[in-house]
Amino acid sequence: MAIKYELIKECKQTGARLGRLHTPHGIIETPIFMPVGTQATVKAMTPEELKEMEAQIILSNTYHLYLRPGHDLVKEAGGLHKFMNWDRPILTDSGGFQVFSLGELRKITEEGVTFQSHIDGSKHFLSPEKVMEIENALGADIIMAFDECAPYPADHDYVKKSLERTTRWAVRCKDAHTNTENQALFGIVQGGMYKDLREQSAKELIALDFPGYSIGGLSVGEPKELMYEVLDYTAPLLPKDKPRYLMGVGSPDALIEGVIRGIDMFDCVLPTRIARNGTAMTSVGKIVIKNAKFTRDFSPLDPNCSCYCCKNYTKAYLRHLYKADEILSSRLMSTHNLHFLIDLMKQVRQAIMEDRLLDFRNEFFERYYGISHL
RNA sequence: GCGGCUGUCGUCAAGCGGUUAAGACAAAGGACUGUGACUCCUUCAUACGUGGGUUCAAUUCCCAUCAGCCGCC
Repeated sequence: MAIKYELIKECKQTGARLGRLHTPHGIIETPIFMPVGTQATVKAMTPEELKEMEAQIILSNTYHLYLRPGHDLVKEAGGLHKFMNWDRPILTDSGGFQVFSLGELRKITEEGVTFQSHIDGSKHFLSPEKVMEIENALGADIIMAFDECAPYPADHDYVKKSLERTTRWAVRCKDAHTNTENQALFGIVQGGMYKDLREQSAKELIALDFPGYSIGGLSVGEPKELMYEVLDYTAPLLPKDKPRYLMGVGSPDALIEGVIRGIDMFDCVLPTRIARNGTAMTSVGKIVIKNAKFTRDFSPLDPNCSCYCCKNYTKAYLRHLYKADEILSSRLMSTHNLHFLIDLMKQVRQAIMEDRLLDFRNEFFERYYGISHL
């Protein structure tokens, strides 16, 4: 087996899980936030910088690397770890989400997905077998099954057909995935916002005995309360001895709420994307650095932060960099936001250890959102 | 001093008889959740150098004046 999940303890206040995930490239402490590096790079960050902020695992993307530079080339380079100079664990997403976000450019059939490259318009075909070939070539520690992420809203009938196809694709992925010693294949639970469908999807996938499970099809535009409701009844369906990964979630509140509902892993482009667009997450809430009120603010982004950005630079300087369209703006803001979420999860783990995650949540929400959220 | 050209939002700049006076940049605010994203959205000239005149109507035509630029002495 490529990975092994070790449940250390459950928070007495919330039931949140504290654990360790053993992978071929090291141990990950869970719950964890995974920075996203779609194109074999976490945008604007070097691996050394990611290590300095204590990133333990990063995510990359099958769809993008298949189109460019091509999985054969990555394999020729010695695999994704070597290619991008990252020796810690990597998870690759399957391209299922791109099928969803590509919209007009794709056509889904039982066999797979025909789509046009967003880069040059060329036609391609991805099937579960092809995706496994690509992910095997890339060589990540954890690889995702090829799924369909249903849109929101979607009617019951469509979501049911979609999830059943995702299950059939999961079977095909499992059959096609041979490198089980070095790469753990995760199944993806779908089912939209329907309880019976989430139950059906979870049941079908658990029967296939994957080393880990993720919950997909959330954070696709539905209200947060609805997402929490889906998590409330979906997470408990999953095996306790396997890691649970909520895909695409990264706002501080959703991370905490997810952990409370039993999630172990998260990934999201949010911290790096909003960083590049000038927004920082801080211990006292969001900051839009371009706002005029920061023109002469010579204090750090977050007074309670120990990241490289906060230790060395002021809001006034960061605002200047952003407005001047300087590359360093993206680098420093990304450094901070990633550090912020990684550190948030560290605090969450500590709170679970001490059986006070609910207290931590309430304190955090009050500081970050200025509301009790009780 | 004499010719010529130009004066429209902080900047550049369309419009040349009846327009809600384009657009771009800047500025101000917002969004972003398995990255098609240094992207996207919103707001931003009762005002067209100034004063007269012609006209039903003038940023658009005429005169004067001021300012800038380019020539020539």
